[in-house]
Amino acid sequence: MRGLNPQQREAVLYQGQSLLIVAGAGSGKTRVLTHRIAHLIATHRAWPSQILAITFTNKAANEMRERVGQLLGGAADGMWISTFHSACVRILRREISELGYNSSFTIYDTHDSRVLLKRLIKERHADTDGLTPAAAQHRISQLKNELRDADDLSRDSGGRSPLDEALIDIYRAYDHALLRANALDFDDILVQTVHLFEAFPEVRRRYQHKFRHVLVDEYQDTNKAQYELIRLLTTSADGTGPATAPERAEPRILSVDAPTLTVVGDSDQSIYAFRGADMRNIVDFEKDFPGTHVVLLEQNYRSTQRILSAANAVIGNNFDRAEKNLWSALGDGEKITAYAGYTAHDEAQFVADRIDDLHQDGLDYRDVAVFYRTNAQTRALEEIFVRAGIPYRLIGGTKFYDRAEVKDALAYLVAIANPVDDLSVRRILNVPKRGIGPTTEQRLVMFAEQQRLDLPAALTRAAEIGLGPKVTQAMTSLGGAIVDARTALAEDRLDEVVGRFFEHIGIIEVLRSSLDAQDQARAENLEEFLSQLTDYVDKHPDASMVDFLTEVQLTAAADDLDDESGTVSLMTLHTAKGLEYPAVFITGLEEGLLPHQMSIDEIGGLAEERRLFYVGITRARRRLFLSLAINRTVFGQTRDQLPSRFLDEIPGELIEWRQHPDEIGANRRGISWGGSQRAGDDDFEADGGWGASARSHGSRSKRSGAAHAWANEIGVGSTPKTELHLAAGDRIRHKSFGEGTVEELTGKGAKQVAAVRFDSGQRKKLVVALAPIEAL
DNA sequence: GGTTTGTTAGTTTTT
DNA sequence: CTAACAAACC
Repeated sequence: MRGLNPQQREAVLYQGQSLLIVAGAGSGKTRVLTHRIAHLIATHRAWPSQILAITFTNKAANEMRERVGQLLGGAADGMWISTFHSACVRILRREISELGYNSSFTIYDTHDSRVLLKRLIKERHADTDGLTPAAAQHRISQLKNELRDADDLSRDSGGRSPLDEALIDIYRAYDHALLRANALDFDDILVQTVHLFEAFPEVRRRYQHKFRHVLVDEYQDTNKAQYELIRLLTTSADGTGPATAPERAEPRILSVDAPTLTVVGDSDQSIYAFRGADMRNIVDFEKDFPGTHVVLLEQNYRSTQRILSAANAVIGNNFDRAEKNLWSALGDGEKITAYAGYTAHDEAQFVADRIDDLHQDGLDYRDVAVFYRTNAQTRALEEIFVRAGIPYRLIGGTKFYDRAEVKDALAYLVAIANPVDDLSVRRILNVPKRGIGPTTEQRLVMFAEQQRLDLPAALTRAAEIGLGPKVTQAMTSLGGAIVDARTALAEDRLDEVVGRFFEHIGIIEVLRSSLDAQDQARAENLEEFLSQLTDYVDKHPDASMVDFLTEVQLTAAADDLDDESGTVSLMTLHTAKGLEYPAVFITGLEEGLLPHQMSIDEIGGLAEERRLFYVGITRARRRLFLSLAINRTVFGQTRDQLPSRFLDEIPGELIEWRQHPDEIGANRRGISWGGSQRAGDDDFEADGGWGASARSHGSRSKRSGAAHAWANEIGVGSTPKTELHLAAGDRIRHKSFGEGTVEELTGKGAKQVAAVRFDSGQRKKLVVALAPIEAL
């Protein structure tokens, strides 16, 4: 209990049935949770295996496990500390046969499920109704998060448009296809677990009996399905707990035997409404679980007072929220530094310069983070950071496992582990190219249906389809390889089987011998994939192929954050949740970006954007930097940007402007700068008319002033070299690659690209106008 | 069936 | 601007 304040101590010690910890940003909630778990175990109120703790990311889960382990001196094994999704998959792998799936089910990510939907829509010609795959996916995901399936929808009476009908149809077909493929999408992982507990009370009772204490972090970002899951786990299954969900207003009586429930959250940090998160879960918690004890944590141990004051001022503009004031004992700290740049590159240069300063003053690169609203904003930052020599890492964005070639590799593993997953098998039919086009694929699928075979089995009998000898041979061989690999899994190490398998089908070899420079990188990615697999098997000798796939598919962007790397971290504001850094940059503080254009017309959208900004601000411990660009290239063309309305919400005396938007002729929204606060009424702000109507001529004159900034951009300012006229067969010398022969020339003028085979054996594609090459 | 070229549509945030 | 798609060509 040492080092805990009275409120924290109270939260750790409370012994009743349900506890709500309202924890402001930086108030030590992780500390409280870990101590509470450790205390439960240390006082023999629970065995480690009786603890279920839900966190938002796998990384948070690992951290928590480690910290509890430290407190207890290592007796933490057997605790379930994981995300909702991981915990549910773990349960489903054991129990899902009750629901008609097989325990080696595969998990579809958003991309997979979109491909499936696209196919279904096409087959049904539902696109004529104006149903796009993306829209259908979004709607279905929303519905699943609300625990509504296609049958529920069709039971609804009342007028339905043709579009609604089409959606119901597609939704039903989609779920059916998933079941047939023995696959679950992200939402199903939660939904099917809820189904399991509802339909099989004895299973539910078993897990209730197992978990005596349930703890949920980031409770403000739970959705309906997650809420229902918690309810099913923590309220009595016998008698009072009906199989169907009662109306949410109905009070829930916790029987003495029910597990205890602890939730931690902060409604000001709810930023996942777009994913179905429902703040009512935390707001109504006391109603839902009567007798709840509430603890408020308001002292912030993370940030300086100036940073907190800014955060408080911003979030204070959200009406309809519980008053809460964070305070800090860490002193005022320094002012917030702000900068308005001419362009995104200018802005990035400011960020780079300040990081340089900080580094000079002894701050480690790893202690710096740069946040942005959209992933598209990374480009300028990356370009400038490379030039400035600042080591950085992108957290999130396109993940390693999202790359096409890696997804191919994964699809192969799925084909081996779960052969009924048509989507995955079809993905790899012709990778690498083996002459199986759409027509052949169709014939194969029909053959498989007739013979009631899964696709790999059908491949082994391709001779019966009556295709040409070449294709038939290729198909039989592929099918045989998949079946053999499955058999080999029983005997040999997973990574060895996969390694041999890849060698056999030549997937890496084909890329290696390709002329396309990108293919070399792809081959390297596949080799990296194999070495990650080997690492995994070394770490988990008993793990199956399915275990590996699960881990890969549930691993989020924020999970592979490695604090030891000594680099600046770049990430979206969403990814930043739950993290903290001594120095934080929030970039792109412009109307249309933060708040994002898409959110401005949405109900509650502006309030959520404000919370997102609030989350960003409160990640900072000592230094906070805010920046924007008054000219930003979006959509391929340059646009004038207005400073974000959120900047107005920070009291002027907290900010020191290095370059004020007014100095460089930024457009204004027709209100005074840094002056009196506007009433933070969403409806009032949401008219958004200022942006368009106040668009003035101010920006034109600044073009000349911007010239300096432009010179900062990559490429501009470097002297164009004399034009090179090359032809295939010409010999050239490259500054770093040495001498080589031009093999091929494509494009013309400034965009001409030469494919060069260097004497070292390397092949490269080079932009003739830019590459440091000379003719020999 | 494979490859290249041209066209078009779409870009918020993510377990 | 890019990625995904379709059409035209080999």
